Amino acid sequence: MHDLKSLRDNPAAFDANWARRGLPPQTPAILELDEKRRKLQTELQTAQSRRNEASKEIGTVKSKGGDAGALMAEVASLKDKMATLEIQEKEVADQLTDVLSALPNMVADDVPDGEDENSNVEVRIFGTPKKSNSAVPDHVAIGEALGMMDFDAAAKVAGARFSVNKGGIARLHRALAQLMLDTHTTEHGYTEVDPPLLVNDEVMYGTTQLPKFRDDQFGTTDGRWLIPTSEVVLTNLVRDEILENFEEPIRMTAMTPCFRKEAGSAGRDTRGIIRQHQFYKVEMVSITRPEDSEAEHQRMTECAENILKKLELPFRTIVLCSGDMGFAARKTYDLEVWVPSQEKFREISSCSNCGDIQSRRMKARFKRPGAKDTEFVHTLNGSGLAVGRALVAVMENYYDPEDGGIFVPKALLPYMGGVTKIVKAG
RNA sequence: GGGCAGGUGGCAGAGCGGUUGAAUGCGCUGCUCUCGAAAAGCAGUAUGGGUGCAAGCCCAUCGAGGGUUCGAAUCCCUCCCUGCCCGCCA
Repeated sequence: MHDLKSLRDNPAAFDANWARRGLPPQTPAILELDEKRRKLQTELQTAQSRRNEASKEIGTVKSKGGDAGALMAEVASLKDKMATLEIQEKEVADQLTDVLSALPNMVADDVPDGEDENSNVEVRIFGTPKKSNSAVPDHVAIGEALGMMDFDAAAKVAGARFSVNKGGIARLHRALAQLMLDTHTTEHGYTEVDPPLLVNDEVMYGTTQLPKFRDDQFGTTDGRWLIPTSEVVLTNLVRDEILENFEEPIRMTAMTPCFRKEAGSAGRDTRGIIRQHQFYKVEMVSITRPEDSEAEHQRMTECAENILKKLELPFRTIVLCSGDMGFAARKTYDLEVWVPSQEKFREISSCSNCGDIQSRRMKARFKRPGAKDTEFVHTLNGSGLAVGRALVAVMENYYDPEDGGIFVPKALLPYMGGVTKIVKAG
């Protein structure tokens, strides 16, 4: 949702910003609806006011035993008028809401312009991608050779875009999640949360999955949704709140499965576990005051980077251009890890500052000491990290061509129960 | 799943058809008193929206959505949620 008041004051700025995402001017239609709505509302409120007044008079007259017939007739005619106005007002208001909730967030000033991923800008790079004389097998080949990844079994029980990991690889996956959670909670100041994985419509609307991205979501037969990321739940924990004494950012992290239909991704990344209907992700969410969100965004991105540094995986950080950013984001940093089999950097984390677009939808506010009015908080979210993709990166970057095994990264040793290398059983 | 009891302001808790956006208490803010503090007294203290230069005025909101009525926090219907008991089950 967008701030109608400031849109009224400066429609040109809104259109100019949306143009950076390639959208045609939106404000003429919005302002027309807005004006129409306010006119109807004022008219309706005038009628309601008179109705309230007349009803009070009727009460007074009746209590004195007088005849309130004329007043009652007046109210009766007002009611007809009000019923019509109410319907019209609701219709226009709904249209306005539909238009506004389908429009993406304002792009931050320092985001580079561009149409697609080709205009994204590398901010920094860590480590050196391993050069190999012979091609490194991909994680599927490695996992299947070890007998620890079984995609046929996954297809049998669930279908395409699912996986079955076993033994050392399953443990490696769990160890990665453990490292991430422990790092965020003990070193980065995040509070661990164990949230519901099924949520209602309002929550999905709050973080902008609804109404626009309904087709990407798995719904349940009783009207709930499987979360596509724990950002949805964590962020909505402050919905409908007015925070008092709110100074320091609220920081939360969670490790949850995520469910996505990948409706628009047919044919992309069909091999392996890069893109599946179900995957685990450690998420970071921060709630801040408006003036703190920029710094928090940098901080959060560094928290995600720290995990890759601990794992000693080569990666780069890029800032997404205006045309490549997600719907809710004002600004987004992606972390891309080196995937040797593809000889490419692939996205493993996305950290976004969503400004107040989610908080407006969620009615998540705070009040400054002594202030009369409430303000909307800012919300940020970032993957810290996608566990499945981290597994791919570890498998391929720590692959030992000598025996087809996988060395365990130093940072994961505490979680592997003495195992230093994953090798084929027996 | 069955039965019972409930959902009111930051909290507790009245109200059960009319002037109640809502008594009272607690909390919080300001003032008075005091050398200061406490106590006491006085005043204020919801959210969203419309309108206006402003002061202000107006509308909506007592879990949500419908309905009855001139008028609903109060009556009726549906749904949601909470507590307790029974049943079932990781």
